[in-house]
Amino acid sequence: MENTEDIRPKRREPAALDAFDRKILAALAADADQSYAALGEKVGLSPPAVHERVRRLKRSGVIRDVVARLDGTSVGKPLTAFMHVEAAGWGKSERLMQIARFPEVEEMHSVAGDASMILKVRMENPQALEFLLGQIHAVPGVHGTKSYIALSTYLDRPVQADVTVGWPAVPFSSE
Amino acid sequence: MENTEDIRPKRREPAALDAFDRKILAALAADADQSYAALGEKVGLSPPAVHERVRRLKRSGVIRDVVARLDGTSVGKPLTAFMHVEAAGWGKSERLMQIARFPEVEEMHSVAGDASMILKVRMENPQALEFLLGQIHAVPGVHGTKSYIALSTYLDRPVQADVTVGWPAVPFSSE
DNA sequence: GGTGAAACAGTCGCTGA
DNA sequence: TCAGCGACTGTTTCACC
Repeated sequence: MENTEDIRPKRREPAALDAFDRKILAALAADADQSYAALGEKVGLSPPAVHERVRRLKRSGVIRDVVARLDGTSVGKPLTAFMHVEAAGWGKSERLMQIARFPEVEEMHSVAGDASMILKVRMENPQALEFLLGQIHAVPGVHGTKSYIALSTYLDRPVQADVTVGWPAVPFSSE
Repeated sequence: MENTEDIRPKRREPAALDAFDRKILAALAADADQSYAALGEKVGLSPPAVHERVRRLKRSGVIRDVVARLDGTSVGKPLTAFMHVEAAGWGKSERLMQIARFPEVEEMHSVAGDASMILKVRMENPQALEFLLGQIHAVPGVHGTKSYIALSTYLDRPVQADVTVGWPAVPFSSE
């Protein structure tokens, strides 16, 4: 059965989710500004039942957080770019991690492929990009960078909770 | 809460935001599960005043939406990747846009640089990636792809609303 | 933009399946 | 054990200063 000592807010195992959970997750990922009554109607559950499930999903870490997504241009950051960073040996150095402190940096992933790290950045203008590149090149071990400036964004949505029936197809052996 | 129906959901001008607006945006981008009373205390405004501003910010499109961010692993998608697509001429074809219909595809940007399009995808396993690659290569005009599989994600946060004074003045202060 | 009050939704304990 | 019901509590939201 389930382990009930989930005091720690983060749990990164694939959770056991039934069809109700997946419907709730899909609805909240699309719009978190919904009342439990509205959610309940959509998924076929009473408001308190939905509330209890959402509470569980948050506590177990399936729902990481609920956030307002802002329009980059409106907040003065019309320029989005992906930056590939090539570093010696392996990418994760404490020094490189300091780059994450810039509010312009939204994502930072170590990757397999001919780059050590991929960053997603959003900023005001090319000058800000130039400055950030300077900061990154100043990190010991960094060989080079490649920047890809976004011209148009055709899709930008959060993680989708698929509500297909047979899911999850294969790999979970949990309970 | 209520989801205000947007008559024109997209408006992409830089909005005129004062210090209160920026504080509210920063707070909501970090955690949208706050009462207007709590927000008001943080920014120094009464609950109704905050409510009115949030309403305005949503209606004007500064706040695109409010969503629950899900943990990829928990919903059965532990594999994140960035895909660069090289296409003939220019990347945006109706056929390529169909790729966005897969729930695995979360972002899709046309870019400047030696790629036509960058996709952020999240999926169950390498087989799903292989399938998606097949779909993309089947699109007329696509020359090739390069995939970068994320090994670790060190940072993943929404657009930040900078609350520095005099914003947006000089890009950065030194570190 | 602040204040107070009405309307509403979120929350808790209980009952029944 | 878990979903539904109903009462209480807190938040949202409106009219007015």
